[in-house]
Amino acid sequence: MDKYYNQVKNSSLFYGISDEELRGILECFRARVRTYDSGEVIIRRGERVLNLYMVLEGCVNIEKDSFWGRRIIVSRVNPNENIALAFVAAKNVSNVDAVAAKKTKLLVLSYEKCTSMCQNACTRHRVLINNMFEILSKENIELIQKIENVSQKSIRDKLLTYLSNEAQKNKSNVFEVGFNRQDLADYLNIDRSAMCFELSKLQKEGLISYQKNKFMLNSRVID
Amino acid sequence: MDKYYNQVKNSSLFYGISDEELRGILECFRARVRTYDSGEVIIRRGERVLNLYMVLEGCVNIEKDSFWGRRIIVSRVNPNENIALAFVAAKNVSNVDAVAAKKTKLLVLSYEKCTSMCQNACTRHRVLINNMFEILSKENIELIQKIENVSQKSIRDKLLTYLSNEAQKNKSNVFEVGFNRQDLADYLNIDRSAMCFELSKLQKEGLISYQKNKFMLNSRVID
DNA sequence: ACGTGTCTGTTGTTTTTACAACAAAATTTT
DNA sequence: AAAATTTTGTTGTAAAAACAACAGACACGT
Repeated sequence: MDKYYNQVKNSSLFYGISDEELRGILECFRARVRTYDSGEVIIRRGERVLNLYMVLEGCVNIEKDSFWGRRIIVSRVNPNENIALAFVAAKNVSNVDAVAAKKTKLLVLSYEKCTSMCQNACTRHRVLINNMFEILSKENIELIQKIENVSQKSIRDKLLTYLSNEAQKNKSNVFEVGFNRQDLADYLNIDRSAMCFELSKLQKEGLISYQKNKFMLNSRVID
Repeated sequence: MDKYYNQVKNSSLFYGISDEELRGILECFRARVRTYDSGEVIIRRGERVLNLYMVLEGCVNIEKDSFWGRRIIVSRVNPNENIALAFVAAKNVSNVDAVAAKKTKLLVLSYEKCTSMCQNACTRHRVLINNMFEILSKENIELIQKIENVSQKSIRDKLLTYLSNEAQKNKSNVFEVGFNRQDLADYLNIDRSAMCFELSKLQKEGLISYQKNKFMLNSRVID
């Protein structure tokens, strides 16, 4: 636990909270670290979400299985980010599954238990709300971004939009993609083999180059 | 303005706020009503969003134009709902255009001006934050829902998923769709004519029936 | 009621995508 | 290091969607 203290302290969720406050919060919310194996389900669709989760190591896919068995990856949650905050905030049943994409460590806080005891009014609670507010609004904007990605009409346009956005996030035209090919295809809602084909076409045309998960965008894509 | 007072008072944004508080807020935030013609742009991509907006009458499309000129409708904002709250909350530049889908009246509040004057600390401001927090988390969940809609693999599945969700929202298998055909197609990211074709196929097969914008889902769809 | 413009539905053709099957490369296990 | 498993890339074919072009229905203003 102490191993992750600084990481936790510097995360968006606990931004601007003093050491003493933070220690109080971690105790009040019964903070603990839990490890999940790759593929293990953290939150299942239909469940109430009672905990706040923050990724310490590894990463988590937010998924939906369509009625016909096809998997949709709604989003990918990386270290220092939170899982299913919206469902906690809205006191809502989860609409999605959260699944560890590899071996993953999470910080878990018993949000509901603590906030119901102090009738939603203690100062610790209020500080968190402010930060959650910020995070939610940013998540909102990210979801809109993702909608733009998957709304492109062709595989080519989806890839170029996605890759441009990643380059922008990384502030560099060379960057690593966190997804493997199948997961990326499920994220962009396209067929994996068709995606691979289009990727190598883009490479042959000189628009991009890549080795494994390391991608490079050539200038004409970025302009 | 007074004409809309009750509507405003009962909206999510002002939920649980007393009459005296509300009158204070409306004054402090320089509330005013503004009318937009169909097609008029309310917020333009790239602009800072400085106001809170609530739809009083009409409705608003949240749109993106793809680089290649194709229009994407990210979401539709109906009466009593708010526009681009996430961008206000995140103090961010807008990522989208907001466009009146028909003649529309909006309540406009100068959010930035008021909150900067009172250094983000007055009580009126804090009450609003709490409500905005609730609204943002629900919007988040809605966006995830929308991602599920557009992530279906076929036009048929997109339509069935969308229509089932609408039926659920309306708590009835008979309901009106707010979109016209072109807008619905832009919302689901499909070609309008192909969508019309699939709709009439679904009707011939007896899964749905419709006249103009009034739809009915037959029981086998809902099961 | 009439013309004008917009919206909706239909059809045929072209383009794109999904799917299946497999080869090559990389990673993990033994 | 060899074997086994997983991941990635390639190709051909079948299915689906986009596109274009048009006809009919509807809405609006005069």
